[in-house]
Parts: sequence; structure tokens; C-alpha cells
Amino acid sequence: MSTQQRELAKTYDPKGMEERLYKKWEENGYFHVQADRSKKPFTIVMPPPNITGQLHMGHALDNTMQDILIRYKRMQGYNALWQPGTDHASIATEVKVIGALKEKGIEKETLGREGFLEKCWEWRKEYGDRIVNQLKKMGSSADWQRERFTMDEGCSDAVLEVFVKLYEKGLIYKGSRIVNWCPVCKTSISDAEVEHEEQDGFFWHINYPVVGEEGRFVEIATTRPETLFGDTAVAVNPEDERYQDMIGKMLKLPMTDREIPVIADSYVDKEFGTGCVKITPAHDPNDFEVGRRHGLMEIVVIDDGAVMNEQAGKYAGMDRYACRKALVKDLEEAGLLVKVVPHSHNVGTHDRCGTTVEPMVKQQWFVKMDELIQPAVEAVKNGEVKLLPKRMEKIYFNWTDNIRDWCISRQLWWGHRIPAYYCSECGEMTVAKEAPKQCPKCGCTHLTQDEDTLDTWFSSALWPFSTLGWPNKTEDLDYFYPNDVLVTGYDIIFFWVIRMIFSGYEHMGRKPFHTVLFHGLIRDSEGRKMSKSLGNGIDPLEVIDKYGADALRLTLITGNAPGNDMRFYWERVEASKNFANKVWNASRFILMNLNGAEIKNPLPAELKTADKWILSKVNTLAADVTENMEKFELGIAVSKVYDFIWDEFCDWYIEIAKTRTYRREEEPESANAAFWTLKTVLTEALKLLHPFMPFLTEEIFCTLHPKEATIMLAEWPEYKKEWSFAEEEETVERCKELVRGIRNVRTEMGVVPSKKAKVFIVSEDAKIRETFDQNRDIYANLAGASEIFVQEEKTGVREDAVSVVISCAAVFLPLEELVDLNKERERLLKEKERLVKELARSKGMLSNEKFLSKAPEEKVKEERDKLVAYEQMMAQIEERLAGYQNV
RNA sequence: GGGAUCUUAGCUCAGCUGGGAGAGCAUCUGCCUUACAAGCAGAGGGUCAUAGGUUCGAGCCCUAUAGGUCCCACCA
Repeated sequence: MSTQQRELAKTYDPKGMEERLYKKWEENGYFHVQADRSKKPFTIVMPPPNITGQLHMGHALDNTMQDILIRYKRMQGYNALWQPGTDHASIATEVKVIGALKEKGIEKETLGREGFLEKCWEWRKEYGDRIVNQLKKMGSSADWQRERFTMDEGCSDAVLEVFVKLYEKGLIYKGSRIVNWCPVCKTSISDAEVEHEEQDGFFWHINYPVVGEEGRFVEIATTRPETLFGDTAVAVNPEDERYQDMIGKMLKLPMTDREIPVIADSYVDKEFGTGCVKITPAHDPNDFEVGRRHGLMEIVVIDDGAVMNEQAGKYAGMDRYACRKALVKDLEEAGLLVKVVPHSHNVGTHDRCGTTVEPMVKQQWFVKMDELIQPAVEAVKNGEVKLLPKRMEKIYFNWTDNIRDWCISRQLWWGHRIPAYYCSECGEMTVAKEAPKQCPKCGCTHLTQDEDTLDTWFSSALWPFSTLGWPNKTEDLDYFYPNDVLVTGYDIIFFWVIRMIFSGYEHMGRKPFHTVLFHGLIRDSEGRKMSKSLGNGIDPLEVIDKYGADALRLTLITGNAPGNDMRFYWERVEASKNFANKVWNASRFILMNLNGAEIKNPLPAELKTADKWILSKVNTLAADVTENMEKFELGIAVSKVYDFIWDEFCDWYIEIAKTRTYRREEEPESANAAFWTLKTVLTEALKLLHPFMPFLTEEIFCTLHPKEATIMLAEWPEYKKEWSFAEEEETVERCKELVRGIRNVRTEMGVVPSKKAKVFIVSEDAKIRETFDQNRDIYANLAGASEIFVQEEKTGVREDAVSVVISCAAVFLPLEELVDLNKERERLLKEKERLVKELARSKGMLSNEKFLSKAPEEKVKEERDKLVAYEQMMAQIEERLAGYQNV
């Protein structure tokens, strides 16, 4: 290996570096893949961020996880496709564009549909790339050449195809149903878009006079008095004895000229309220059902803007809440208001704007769900699609078990327009991918397209295959579908995940992916959701700017179990950056030390114990990390790498190897073996770290290996049998124990660490003696030993030498300065106390017949070995303590 | 109303299939040892929410209780 020496900058500065490296990756096309039968595919489809979006912590986490998986699989030799794209986000974008127009004093309506859509496309042009550029700052290695958009030609074609197909199968229908209506956005929304919140309200008890029976009333209780004008019946439970004689009678609807019947329906709960329910079919989902059962009229009394219409008589033109107030007052004056009872109840609000949703009867388009959902239920039940963590399955089934038809039409302009065409002559409706030239029924050529657009999730449901070319039969589709993993937040399980799964089965005949990896929310340091209104959001770009993308990535991925929420702390980012700095400096040291040295592959015999130990460690690490990656335990995987690099490699191996590298002239073989090991182990560790911290590892790797183009395509480390050294591991662990013991004693006894001391290691065991005798180079320096004596007996050890208790030998340090014997005694007593406890525990277990007979053999042996070690240590301590008593 | 989840060191959290309690930050002590003071070496600190149970053995499994968070739900 020749070394055209390159060096790392003195300080770790991610800023310029990250930008430079990302550019390099992109220019070299490392992210791009093509269908290739000789390689195994691995596919992740990116949850398309909204074009209204600005990178937030959720995106940062989501994309970091995906990037880690993709980079890992790419290194493993998979043809790893990360399919990116953006979402048109119909309602979110439309609201934004309307807002932007309003600032200029322009109304959506004055522009007209065409004009408005032009503005939307302009918006997309202006902001569509913003989020993508921000994702790139995270280091996302998505195949940007394949970037898609939910409203591009291909995706739109897929939408039309699906709509027509489902319509023809009778799974899409148009009908007059009760829907959730947002009076501010003036569109219907799906059940999934309604958020329920507990609100304090009132129960207004109102008397409805019985027709023809002066002085007799039926008392109802309502939370929404203003809907009274839409009442077409009052219902009681058929079993309710109190009201048997009322059934069939007519009531006078207060403040109107109308009379409504008392009907019997088992939907009414006898125990609740007064047992009498006003039925308003046009403005309540339950009442709607009741109304349909009894053939009641559906009287709409509230218009699209939540203003009372002409049905409300003198209240027409009033806002729904103003009407409520006025009506209650009038009822009170009329003596019909019985009482007002405070009552907190759930109110549905629109998740986008927070407006209280108004249930309304409307002509809308629906997807019939009961059949479609079946394969999706089955898939999760039989494990064909795995949800991680597993508890997400319950949430999933809770939804599928209570599925209702999906309202897909929106009274918006920005989105996929419903491909239904109406004949202006005969009213015939035609559903087709392309506008029909003439009406199939009457031949009239004047047809108009349905005004409505589709729910934005209608197109994203097709994302795993529409992005690969469907409905065309493409090579990509054939090769990359099904995808492998979907990574997303649990908050869109209903909106998106379920819909993708049933769409996959329905249109592709196969699952869209085999695993869904859910992650939680990033909260602020007080555990609150990050939100614009609270102003507590932390901008990932700011974090990247200050600490680098690698530090942010590490922060987001560490110390968090899958699916759990996480709080964001700046201190944690700082800790992550410190780690990056540590890696940087360790690498810089190795590079500096190497300084032009020509490293040869050492002969196996030239490798020292410590070299074999660290090789063995990094080998185990590779196996561990891989295992955790396969289980999607990304946090555990990265913390193993972290611990290895910092604790084992930096704090022990580099320190042990240091002196050997300084003695290049005197002992070239040993120095060479150390260099080779340093370089090899660092390289392995960098590879294991790369998916998590791509920039840092790339920069170091390429400096360390000037001939290599990138770490991105380096081979993922695998467990190698020839790097397994159990004996050397044990030896080094003994040396570490010795060093720790000596350091501990020195600190506790208040000895200046720079002062060297003689070290006596006493053991009757010849093998132990051999170990310590032959591996002085491992511990001599770290222990600060001036001279080391390994011997069988205590001869030559001064009486006042301080003792170090380790499990396999007695160690003595005759210290130059005066030793405070009391201090030493205290220390030993403390140690004894600990051992007494351990001995008791160990003896207890081993004298337990049941433990001996029932526990696995290896556990019993383990415990026996421990006991022996404890007893030896105890003997030493007792001996020392006995010695002090004589002093 | 149903369900999920959490309760572990001062703080934030790990602890995967049950086998001697961990990390980061914070605290204390000593070190500017020529990779790193963004560091090194050492130390203190936890009846793992409570009460039962299963087990040779429970932070981990079961049951109940308390408190927190979240999701779902048509009780007007």
C-alpha cells in the first residue's frame, strides 16, 4: 500500500464539507439505480412531502431512517432504490395559494378555475423544489433522477385508471350521504381528516308541544339547538314505557309552522338524557341513518358557509352560532326552554384549519370499503405485511374493523379532477379516462366534467407503483415492485398506510411492501408537539447549520425505540457532534502517525495480542450491527458503533498501540502491525458508521484510502471467522482490569498519576503469570508502571505497598510517597463490603437445589466460576486487612 | 365508552427472546499526558410507580391500583 499522504483538517467542520461531498455523490450518480436482473433489488418509496412544506423535524427523522436503510442495503450489494417525489397536497396547497392571492386582493373565484390552477402550478414551480433541496442537506441518497410528483402525467394517469376501474367494479359510487363539511375550506373532508376534541358546551332542554293536547310536551335535549329547523321527527326507544302513547303523535316544531311525528327507533338510548331525541337527518350522521330508515325528509338548514338558510325562517342569514344564541333566547321567552345543563362533548374539527365540522347531506363520491379492505386486513393478520412496532397492528385493525366508506370528492380545484362527465341534454353520466365526444345515451355533444377533485390521498395511495410506471407494464415496475420497507410516522397510518396496502392488493394483486417501520413524533424539550402556533418548532436546517447533518442524524436516531416519540434537546445534538469530533480526531491522529509509512499486510504471527483483540471486537461489532439493522433496531445498532469507537478503539486500542507506532525504527514489524490494525479497524468502523453519519465517514474514508472513490459503495463488513480471537480477548480484558484497578487505586490514594510506580503481579497460576509477563506492552504504559514484576510469591513486596484487587491475581504498588494507611484500610473495607454481598448472592444461588436442577447448565457454571473469583479476591483482601491490623 | 403506551440515576431516555441495573447530559475529584479540554482518568447517585402472582430466578411475563401521554368512538 503506498501512501500519497493526505491529511484531515485540524478541526472538524461539517459545513463546507457536507455540501462538497453531497455534490460529489450526486454528480457521480451514486444514488441512481436501474433495473438489473443480476442484482437483488431493495426499494423504499419516500413518503412524498407536500409542496407547501418546509423541512421539519418529522421529515428529518423520516428521511434519516430511510437513508440509513438504503445506504446499508446499498453497501450490502443490493440494487437499492430510494424513490423520491412530492405531493400536490390538494387542500393544503389550495389554502396557501388562496392566502397568497388574498394578500394581493385577488379572490379565487374571480380568477376562475383555469386561472387559479395556473397560480397553483406557479406555486409548485416556486416551492416544489424547496423541500427537496432541504432533504438533500440531510444527506438523503434518494434517486433524484426518478423524482415524481403526484400530479405529473404518469401519476395522474394512474389515478384515472384506478378511478374508472373501481367505478366499473361498482366500488366507487356517487351518492347523497352525510359528509363532514368544513365551512371555511368549503369542501367535504373524509372521516380521517376530522379531529375530535372535547369541548365544554351545554345541553339545551326544549319542550316540543304535542299537537292537539294543550299543555303537553315532549322534552328533548340537544347540544345544537340551531339544527331544530331541520328536525323531521322526534324519536323514542320502542321499549320505553314512558312514551308508548306518544309514538305516532305529532309535535309542533317550535318557532316554525311545521309538525313532526314521534317515531320509535331502537337507536335511542332510554337511559340517556330525556329519552327523546330530535331527529335532524340532514345534519347529523345518526339522525341521517334514522331518517333513511323511516323515510324522513332531509332538510338542509345550514349553507356551505355555516350560515342559516331560508329554512331557518327569521334566522336566515345568521351564522350558526349567532342563530343558536338568538333562538335559545326566543325559546326561553316562549317558555319552551326547560333548562340549560353544562355538558362537555366531542366536537369534530377539520385537522387543517380547526374549524368545527358541520355534518351535511351532500352529493359526493365514495369508495366502498368493505370488500377492498379485506386483503389488507388479511395481509397484516398473516404477516405478509409486518407493522413495526407490532402494537401498530392494533391501531390498524381498530380502523379496518370499523371502516366506513371513503369520501373521495373534494370541492376544490387543485387536484385530480373526477373523470365523470354529464350530458347537458339528458343528464346521463359517463365515467371514462378521457372525455367522451358525445353522450352515449342521447348523442348530445355537450358534456361537462364533474367539478370536484379527488382527495389528495387518493393519488398517494398508489405511490408505491404509480412511481414505477403503472399502469404501464414497465421493467422498473416488474423489478422494483413490491417495495421492501415503508418508513413513516404513525400519525398517517389511516390516511396513507392502509390505503396503500389495499390499493397494492387491488391493483397490483400484491402487497406494496413487506414491512412498515413506524417512527414517532419529535417533540420539544417539554414534550409538546412542535407546531407553528406554539412557535416551539426547531428548524432542522438551523441544527444542520450549527452542528452538521451528521450530528443531527445521530441525534435523531440514538436512544429511541422504534415508534416512540422523542424530545429534542440541543445538548443531545452537541453530544452527537462531540462524537463526530472524536471520530475525526482519532482518524486524524492515525493519519498523522502513519505519515508516509508504507503499510504491509502483516503476517499472522506479527499481529500482537492487542491487535487480535481489537480485530475480534470489530468483527463481533459487525455481526451485532448487522443483526440489529435487520431487526430495524437502528438506535441500538448505532449506539454499538458509538461505544466501540469511543470506548474500545479510542480509549483502549489507540492508547495501547500508540507507543508501538512511535517505535517504527526500533521495531518495524510491531509498528507495521499496529498501523495495519489501526487502519483496518478504523476502516471497518467507518463502514459500519457510514449509513448513520455519511458525510464524516466519507471524508475520512477517502482521505485514508486515496485511491477509493467513495465509502458509499464499499462492502458492508461481515463477520469473518479468521478475525475471531477468543483467547486474545480474554487476555486484553484481564489487562484492562489490571489497568483500571491500578488507576483506581492511584486516584483513591491521591497519587499523582504522572508518577510512575513499580508494579508487582503475584499469582500462583503459571498461565496467568505468562499472560501478564508477555503482554506488558498492553498495560505497562496505561498503568503508569516503571517496572513490572510478575512472580509466584510475594517476595520483595514492601509491607506498605498498596494492593489492587483484581479477579485473577494479587497486585501491589509500592508507592514512593507516604501512604495513608487508614485511607488504604477504608478502601479495602469498602471493597470487602461489596464482595461480601456478592459472595452471599452467589453462595445463595449455588446452594439452592432448585437453581442447580432447573437452571441451564451454563448459567450454573458461570455462577461457579464467579464464586471462585470472588473467593480469591476475598482471601486477598482479608490478608491485606489482617496485615494492617498488625501495623 | 374502547384501546394503546409510559412510569428505570438530578434531567432525557436505552435496556431486543426473564439470569449480577446502562448511556448521554448534569454533579464531585484529579489531569492542558505531543488525536481530541468538544478531551482524558476516577467517583458519587437507582427497594426499575404501587400491591399481589407465575418462576430456581422478574426492570422484563400475568393481574389489580395510581398517575401521565396518545389514538379511536354516532350517546343526542
